[in-house]
Amino acid sequence: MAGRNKEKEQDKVRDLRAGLALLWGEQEQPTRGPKPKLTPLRIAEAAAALADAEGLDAVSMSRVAAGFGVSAMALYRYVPGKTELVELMVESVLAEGPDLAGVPAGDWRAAVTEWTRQCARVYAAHPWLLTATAMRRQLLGPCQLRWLDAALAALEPTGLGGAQRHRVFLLLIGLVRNHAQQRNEREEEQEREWDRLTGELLARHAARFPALTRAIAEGAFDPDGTDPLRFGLDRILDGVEALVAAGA
Amino acid sequence: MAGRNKEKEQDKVRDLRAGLALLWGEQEQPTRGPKPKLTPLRIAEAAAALADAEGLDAVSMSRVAAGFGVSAMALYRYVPGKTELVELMVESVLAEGPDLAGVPAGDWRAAVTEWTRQCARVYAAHPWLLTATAMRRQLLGPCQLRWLDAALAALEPTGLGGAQRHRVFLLLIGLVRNHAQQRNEREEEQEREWDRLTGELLARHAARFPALTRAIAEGAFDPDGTDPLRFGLDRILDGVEALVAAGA
DNA sequence: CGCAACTGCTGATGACATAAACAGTTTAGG
DNA sequence: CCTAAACTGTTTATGTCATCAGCAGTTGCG
Repeated sequence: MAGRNKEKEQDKVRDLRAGLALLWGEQEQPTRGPKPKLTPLRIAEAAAALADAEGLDAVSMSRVAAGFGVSAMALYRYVPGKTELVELMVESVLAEGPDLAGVPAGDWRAAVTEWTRQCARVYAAHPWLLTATAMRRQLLGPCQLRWLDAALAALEPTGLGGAQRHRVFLLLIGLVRNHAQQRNEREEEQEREWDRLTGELLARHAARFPALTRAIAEGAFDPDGTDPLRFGLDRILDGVEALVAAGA
Repeated sequence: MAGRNKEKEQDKVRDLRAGLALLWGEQEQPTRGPKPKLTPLRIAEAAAALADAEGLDAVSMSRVAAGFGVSAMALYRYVPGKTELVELMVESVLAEGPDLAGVPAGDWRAAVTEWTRQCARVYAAHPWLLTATAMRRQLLGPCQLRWLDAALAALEPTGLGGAQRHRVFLLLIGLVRNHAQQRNEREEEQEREWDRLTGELLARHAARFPALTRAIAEGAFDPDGTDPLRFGLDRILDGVEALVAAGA
C-alpha cells in the first residue's frame, strides 16, 4: 500500500512533466516508424467539437477515435491519457486569444470590460469549458497564459501593484465562470418544468423563506433585459476604482 | 431513436419530481414490508463523509453501500440514482445553515461579510462541494434555499430592489466558489513540483508574456498574508455601496 | 540490410452505474 | 388468522469506460 502510493506520486510528477511538454508542444518528434496519422492538436480539436455538439460526457476515447476511424487505443500514442486530452481541449478552445487592439490605450475600464466579454464569449461558446477547468489543478498552457497576460496588461493603467492586479484578475475569471455556470443552467431543456416545480415548492414553504419570498414578490426572478455579466462587472470595476482612488 | 428521446425526456421530468420529493422529504413512507435499515439522509451523510475523506471520485455506489455492509443495489431502494445521491450529499452538508444572529441589525456590510465567510467555510470543509454543484442544474433543497434566504435578508438594509439583491447574491456565491476553487487547487500535493515546473516554463517564455512577467517581478504570486476572499469581498461590497449611493 | 523505434490493432481487465429477477419479511384487509 | 400486496436486500447480468499488454506491420538510421 505504501509502495503503491509512492509509485503513484512519482507517476504524477512524470505526468505533470509530460502534460506540460504536450501543452507547449515541447517534445521531439520521432523520425523512425510510420508517419503518424494524427496529432495531439487535431485530436484535441475533434474532441472539443464533439464536446460542443454533445457535451463533455460524450467525449470518450472511443468516440473521439471513431471520429478518425481509428481504434481507441490509437489515441494513446499521442496523448498520455484522458486527463491530458481534456487539458489540450481547453487549450485548443482558448487558442483564439483575447484581442484588445480596438480599445483606447489607457482606458483600463474599457480594456477590462472587453477582456471580460471576450472571455465570457468563449465560455458561452463551449459550455463544457467550465466543467473541464473546474476542480483540477490546471496545467498552464500557452493560450491560458496569453489570456492571463492580456488581463494583467489591461490592468496596468490602474497603477495597482502586481499582487493586486493578479487578485483582480482572479475576481474577473471568477465572474466569467460564475456567469457561465448560470448560463449553462439556463440552457438546459427541462427549464420550464424546473421553474414550475420550484415555484410550486416555494409557494408551499413561503413561510420558511421570508426574505426570498419578499424578493420574489419584487420580481427578483423575472427575466429582465439587463445583462447579468454587465451587472457583476460594473460592481467589481466600481470596487476596483474605489481601491485605485484610495491610492493603494 | 425518436421514441427513445421522448421516453428519456419523460423520464427526466419524473426524475425531477422524484428528486425534489426526496430533497424535501416529501414522500409518504411505506407501512408494509420489512423495516428499512437505512434512510436517504444517512446514506447521503455517509457518502459525504467518504467524499470528505477521499474525494468525490471515491464515492461510488459500492463504496457507500459497503460502508453500511449492504450491497450496492440496496441503495437504489432509497435513492433513484447517483445524481440524486449527490444532490442529497450537497443538502446534507449545507444543513448547518448560515447563522447571522451575532451581527448588528442594519449593518448589511457586516451581515454579508459574515454570510460569505460562513459559506466559504462550508466550501473549505468539503472541497468536493464545488465539483458536486458545478455544471448540473441544481435542484433546490431546503438547505440551499435557507442560504439564499439568509443572503437576501442580509441585503435588505441596502434598500436595493429584489432583482438587484438577487444579482448581488449571485455575485457573492460566485466569489465564494471562485475562492473555493483556488483553495482546492492549492491543496493538491504536487504543489511544489507544479510551481517549479511552471516557473521554469515561464522564465523560458518570458518574452511572450510581458505583462505577466512584470507582475511576477512585482511579486504578484508571492504568498502574502492577506486573505484573498477578503479582497474580493471588499471590492464587491464597495461596488454595491456605490450602487446604493447612486440611489437605485 | 537489419534492427530499433515507431505505428495502429485486438483482447483483456477492472471499475462503475444500473437493469432484472428473485427470495425473504411485514402488515393491511378479508 | 391468513394471504397477498408492498416492501426489503441480494445475486447476476449488461454495457460503458479508461487503460494495460502484447502483436503485426512500417520506416529510416547505422
